[in-house]
Amino acid sequence: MYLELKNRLGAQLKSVLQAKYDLAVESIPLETPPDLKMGELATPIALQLARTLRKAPRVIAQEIVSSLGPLPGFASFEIAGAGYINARLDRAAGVHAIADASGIGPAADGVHSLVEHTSINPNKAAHIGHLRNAILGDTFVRLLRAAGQRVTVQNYIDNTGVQVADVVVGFLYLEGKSAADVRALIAECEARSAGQADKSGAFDYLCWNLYARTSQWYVSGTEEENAARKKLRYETLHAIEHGGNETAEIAELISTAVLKRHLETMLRLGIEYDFLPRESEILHLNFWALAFELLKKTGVLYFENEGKNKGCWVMTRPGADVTDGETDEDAKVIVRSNGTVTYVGKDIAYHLWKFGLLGRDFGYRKFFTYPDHECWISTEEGEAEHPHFGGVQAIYNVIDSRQSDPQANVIQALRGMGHTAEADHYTHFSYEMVALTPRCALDLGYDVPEEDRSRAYIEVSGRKGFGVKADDLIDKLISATLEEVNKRQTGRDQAERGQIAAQIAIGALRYFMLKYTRNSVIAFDFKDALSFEGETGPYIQYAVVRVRNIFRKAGTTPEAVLAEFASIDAAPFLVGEDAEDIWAVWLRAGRRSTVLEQGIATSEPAYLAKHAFQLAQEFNNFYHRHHILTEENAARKRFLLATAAIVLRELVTVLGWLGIESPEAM
RNA sequence: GCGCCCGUAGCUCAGCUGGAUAGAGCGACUGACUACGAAUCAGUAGGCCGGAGGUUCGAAUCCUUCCGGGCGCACCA
Repeated sequence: MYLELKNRLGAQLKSVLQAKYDLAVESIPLETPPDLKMGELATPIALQLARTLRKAPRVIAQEIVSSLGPLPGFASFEIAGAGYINARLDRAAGVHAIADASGIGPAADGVHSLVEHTSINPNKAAHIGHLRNAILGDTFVRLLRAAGQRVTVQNYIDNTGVQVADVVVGFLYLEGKSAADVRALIAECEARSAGQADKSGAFDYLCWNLYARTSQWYVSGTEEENAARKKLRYETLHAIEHGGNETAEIAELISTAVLKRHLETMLRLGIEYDFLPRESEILHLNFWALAFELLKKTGVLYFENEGKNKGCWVMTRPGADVTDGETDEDAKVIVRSNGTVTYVGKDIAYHLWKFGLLGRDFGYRKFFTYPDHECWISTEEGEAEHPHFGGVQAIYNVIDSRQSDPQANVIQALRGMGHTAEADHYTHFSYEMVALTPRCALDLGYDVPEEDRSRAYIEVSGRKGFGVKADDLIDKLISATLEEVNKRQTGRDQAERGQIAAQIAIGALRYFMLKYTRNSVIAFDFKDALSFEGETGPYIQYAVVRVRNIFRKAGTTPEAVLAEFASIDAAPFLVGEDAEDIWAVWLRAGRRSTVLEQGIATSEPAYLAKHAFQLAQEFNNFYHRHHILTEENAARKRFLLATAAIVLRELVTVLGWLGIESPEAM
C-alpha cells in the first residue's frame, strides 16, 4: 500500500514540477516524517529547488501544493518547517487497501537468479560462522522468491582442497586407516547417530577433532619432520586433485559423508539446496581449459615475460593503473609458471558456467531428497534426465568479506571478456565473520592467550578446532527453550512441546543471525544468542501467538473478519488521539513491499528482520491499550479484530521470509 | 606500503538515495498480572554520533586529514 502511494505521489510531484517550472527532476526525495502527527509521507523538494528557482522554500512548497490537486489515497498536503511538504493519507482508504489481500502475491518478474551460499569445506562439522552464511543466504533466497524471481540455490563444495587433504592425511598417517577402514567408520558413525540427538559421535564431529590434530601435527615435530609432513600434505592434495587412487577415494568418502551431515544440520534450520557443484568435476571436466581459451582470445590474460611473474599467465587487477610498456608487477597470476591454474582461474571458469557462457555443463545425479524436491550433485557422467542448472541472469555469492579481492578479480575478468551485463549482475553478497567474545571462549574451555583477553572478539578457527559447532548450538537452544515451554505448556504432550521448542529455538537463532547488518562483526555470546526477550525471534513469535489466542477465544477466524471488513466504514476508528497507535500498526503493515524492495536492492535481510520486530512491537503496544474481546461497540470490535488479523497475516508472511515459523502456542 | 570495512547511550546494534527534537534491545532504577497467558507493557536516567577541517540552506550520513580497531593484499586452496 505504502509503496504504491509513494510512487503515485512521486509521479504527481514530477508532473507538477514539469508543468509549473519546466523542470525535469529525475527522482523526488520522499521520506517518512519523524512523527505521525506530521503525516505519513514528506518531501524536502522545495528546499532543494530554492536555489535554482531563486525563491523562498516555503513559497515554492505553497505553489507546488496548490497545484497538486486531489490525489487518490491522499487526504491533504501541508507545508511545515523550513519548507517541507507533508502528505496525509486517506486513512480509511489506506486501511481497506491493506486489508484487501489482492495484489499482495508476487508478480513474476521473469528474472532467473542463482544464490550460492553455505559452501563449507567438507572436512569438519559446521560452526556458527557457517550458520551466519547459510541463514543470510537462505533468507535472501526467500526474499527474491517473494519478489517473484525464479531462484536456484547452490552450495559449492570444495572437495579437492587442502582442508579435505588435511583430514585425509590424518586418517592415513595419524590413524593408519585404509579406504575400507574409513568406509567402515563412516557406516558405524551413521548407524550410531541415526535418529540420535547427541551428535558427539557423528562423523563430522570426529573430523573436527582430527582436522585440528593434523593441523597441530604439521608444526609439532622437529624442523625436518615438519618439512616432511608438509611434503606429505601436498602429495596428498595432488593425489586427490588427480583422482583415480586410494587417497582420492578416501577424500571422496570423507567429503561426501561430511557434506551429508552439513545438509542435515542446515535442514534443521529449514535450509535446502537445489544443486551441489563440486570442485572435482570442475577439474575433471576441464572447465578451465575452455575458460583459458576464452580468456586468451579476449586478451584478459596475457603471458608475462618480465619481472617476478615471468612465465605466468596474468591479468590486470581491478582499478590498477598500468602504464604501457612497463611490467605490471602487481598483476594477478592466473596460470603459474609450472602450467597449473590458481584458485581464481578455476573460479572464473565456474562463473562463466553460472552465466551459461562456458559452453560445457556438469553431469548430474540425485544426492539428497527433501520433502518436496531433490537436491542434485555434480558428477562426470550423470543421469540422463535432470533439471538444468546454470545459465542464469543474476548471481549472488554469499561469501565472507575476506574474499572480496578474489571476487573482484572474477568480476573484472568477466567484464574484460565483454560480459558487462553479467558483471553488473554479479553480486558479492559479503558479510563479516562471527567471532567469539573472550569470555565465551574461556567458558568453552579454550586456552585464550593473555593478550587476547581484552579484545572485543576472537576469530573462530577450524584449524585450531576453536569455535562453537552448529549442532551443539542448536541443541543448546532447543533444550533451553524446552525448559520454558515445559513451564508454560503443561496441557500439551511431549511431542507437541518438542515441536514448539524447536520452532522457537530456530526462530531465536535465525533472528539472531539476521538482526545485524551484514558488515557488522558478530561477537558471539551464549547470553545474547539464548535470549528470548526484547529484540529476538521469540518476541515476534509471541505476538503471533497472542493474535491466535484472541481469535481462538473470539470464536471467529482472521479470514472471516477480513472478508467482512470490506463493507465496514473504518473512518470513525482512525481519528483522534486514541487512534494514533492503531493507525501506526496498519501503516507499518502496509509497508511490507517497500521494505522488501529495499532489502533486495541493498542485499540486506536485516531490514526485514527489523520490520517484523517493529510491527510486533507496535502490536504489543496496541494489545495493551485496546482490549479487543471486551470491546462493547460491535463495529469497533470488528475493526480491532481486523487490526489483529492484519498483524497476524503480515507477521506470518514476513517471518516466513526470514525462515522463522509461527507457532500455534508458546 | 596499498586496498576494503568499522568507530553512535554503560554494553550490543539501527539510522532509508544528506534533511525537521539522533532511535531500539540489553543492563540500571519506578510501576502494571485472580490474564485477549507478563517470553509483555508503561515510565525515568543515560549521547559535543572517535578528533579536526571542508562542501551545503541543512552533515551521524558526502570530501580531506589524523587517531583507534578489524580484515585483505601469494606462482595457498
